[in-house]
Amino acid sequence: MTVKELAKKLGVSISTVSKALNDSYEISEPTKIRVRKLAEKYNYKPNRLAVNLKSGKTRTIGVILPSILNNFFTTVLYGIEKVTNENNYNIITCISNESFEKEVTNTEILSNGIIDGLIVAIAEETQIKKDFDHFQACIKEGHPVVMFDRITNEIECDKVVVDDLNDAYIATRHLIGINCKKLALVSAIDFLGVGQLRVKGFEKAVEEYSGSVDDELILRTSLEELEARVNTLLTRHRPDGIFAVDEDASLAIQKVAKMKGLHIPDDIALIGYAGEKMAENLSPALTTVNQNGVSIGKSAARILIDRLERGSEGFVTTVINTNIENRESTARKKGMRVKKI
Amino acid sequence: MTVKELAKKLGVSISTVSKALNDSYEISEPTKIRVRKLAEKYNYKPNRLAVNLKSGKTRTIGVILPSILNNFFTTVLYGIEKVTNENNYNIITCISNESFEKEVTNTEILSNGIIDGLIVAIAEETQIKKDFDHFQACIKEGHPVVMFDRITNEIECDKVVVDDLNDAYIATRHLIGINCKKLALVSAIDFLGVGQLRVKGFEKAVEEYSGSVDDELILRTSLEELEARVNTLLTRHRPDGIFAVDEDASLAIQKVAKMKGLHIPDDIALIGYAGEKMAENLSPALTTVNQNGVSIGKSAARILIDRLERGSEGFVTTVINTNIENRESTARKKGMRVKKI
DNA sequence: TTGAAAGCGCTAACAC
DNA sequence: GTGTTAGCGCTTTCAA
Repeated sequence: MTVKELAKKLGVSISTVSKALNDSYEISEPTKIRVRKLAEKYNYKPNRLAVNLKSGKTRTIGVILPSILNNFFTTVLYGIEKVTNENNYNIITCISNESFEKEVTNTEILSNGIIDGLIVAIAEETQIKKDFDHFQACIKEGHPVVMFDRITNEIECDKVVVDDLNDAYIATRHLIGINCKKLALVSAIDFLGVGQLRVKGFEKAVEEYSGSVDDELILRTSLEELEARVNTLLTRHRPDGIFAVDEDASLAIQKVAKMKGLHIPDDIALIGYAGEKMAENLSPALTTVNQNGVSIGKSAARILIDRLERGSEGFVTTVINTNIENRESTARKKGMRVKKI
Repeated sequence: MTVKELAKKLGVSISTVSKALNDSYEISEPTKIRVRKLAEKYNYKPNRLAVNLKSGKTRTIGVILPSILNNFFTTVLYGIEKVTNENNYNIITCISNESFEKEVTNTEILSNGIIDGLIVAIAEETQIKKDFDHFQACIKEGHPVVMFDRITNEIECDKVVVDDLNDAYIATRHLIGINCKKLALVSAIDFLGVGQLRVKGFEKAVEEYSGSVDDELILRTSLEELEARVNTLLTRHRPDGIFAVDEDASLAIQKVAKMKGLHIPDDIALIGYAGEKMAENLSPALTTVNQNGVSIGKSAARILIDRLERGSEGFVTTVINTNIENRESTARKKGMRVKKI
């Protein structure tokens, strides 16, 4: 069913139909009713493509995620979807799979008429490569970009982040607060900006506390070597408080500690990043830095839609609040003393 | 940059440019080169919307998921994305959030020119309501639909499922095989077709084993009452083998058992549905029915693309193999005897 | 080998 | 109040 066919059936012109359906003041009430009735009858829905082509807008927002098998990004996506949906936007989701190549392709395809704007967390490979031309091109073509979590300072655009350095600082202070003396950090994401920031926050807290930082207690590793190296760390240095910078690290530490008969939190207190559902159901339940992915997503979507509709001037970087979810992995018995090493 | 502008700059006609870019045999090599060079220079990319409007195809597949905060659907989405990406299709993802209303809106919006076909798992509310007209309309408009997991027999289309009844049967047999005598089932998804099938499979196995089924040992509950009712179940009936039909049920059982000091697997063996990462990291690690979401997604996408490109005749229902991932929650010590009740 | 023109489905400025 | 027409960016038939 098209406007044309409708017009033919009604014996009126195409534009009359179009205007009637769009409730134009130019059309008489009786005609409007006649038109609407027939449209209803044939379940007419305007072809979005044509509307978009005509208007130059698509009411569609592109979302490029590095991974979908990752609780954090899924949660952000949920937030994005919530807000876009409320505002009558659609989202078109692409997965870069941490690949530069795919990110570029996705950005190019999307920006060629399909989307009004883009929400993106930069792929791992791109962050290493430091090549952001595709985003610049997208912006130049008139499609605003909002970056979240994995951002770069090389592109001027709106950004939504958490204060990773400060969060890590607070998390580490949390460990100090429960009487941890020998603090370690484990990271399986040191190639990411956010990973590096978290290390910095950790170092800051440790520096403040003990006057110096022992590099031996900072473990940066690949996923493949993660468990083995955590094992070495626990064996050789036996920290009594660990900050895990990503979910895999958190899980590996719990696993290895269990294998080695080390008790969490009494022998080792643990605070880490992880999906909330996962954290709650581990035993011991994991104290986490809750990144509030839903808020990040909602915020990113709101900012983009605002810019799309009101064309705000000047770019903003929004910092989303995080909080520490206190669970068993840092719940030391009161007055407890750390096991002698 | 448009064909028009390119044509102007080159002093040739629009159609020449279009043909040159599409490598038409009608155009001379020198002209092609000239055109391509300029296109390259201005980084020309054809407007997708216009191409789509013209061709009537969009190379975009709509995906409607009931939820994104659900490991299973995310995993399926991953599989879909993988295949669509390999075949140069885009996906546009919508979340119905288990709402009939939203599912209808999403389907309508998508089917109005934006997509070539649709992959969908039916929302909870829709399954209860049994109103599937929107899918029928979508198909009638020429957009094939592939359903997965949450399907209905009322719509003729391709389907991708697992054999829930049989899986549940096998899972229950697994419990029987490790010497469980008093079998219970917990479901927080009894409003879903898949949930009901799993109950049937359980009943079949129990019936075979003991000649009758005790309804008291089949717990169908809402999420809100889940923990409380699991508690009652364990207190009143003390089953020694439980089949959990969804992740929430699995987690609740572990939690309550822990609270009550019941040992898994020695006091109660547990087999359930859950995300693999979650299952691995629980303690005890959870034996699961692995639904192989990635395969489901891949299969659904392949079937849809096939139909789109080759227009296959007759609808198929593909059954994806599942397997039981044996973990600690059913790993009873050999020769162990069930604790007296 | 190249170009003019129609048309995908829609909207809107401008006539009537 | 209604209709004519141009045009969004592209492809493609047909004519030159």
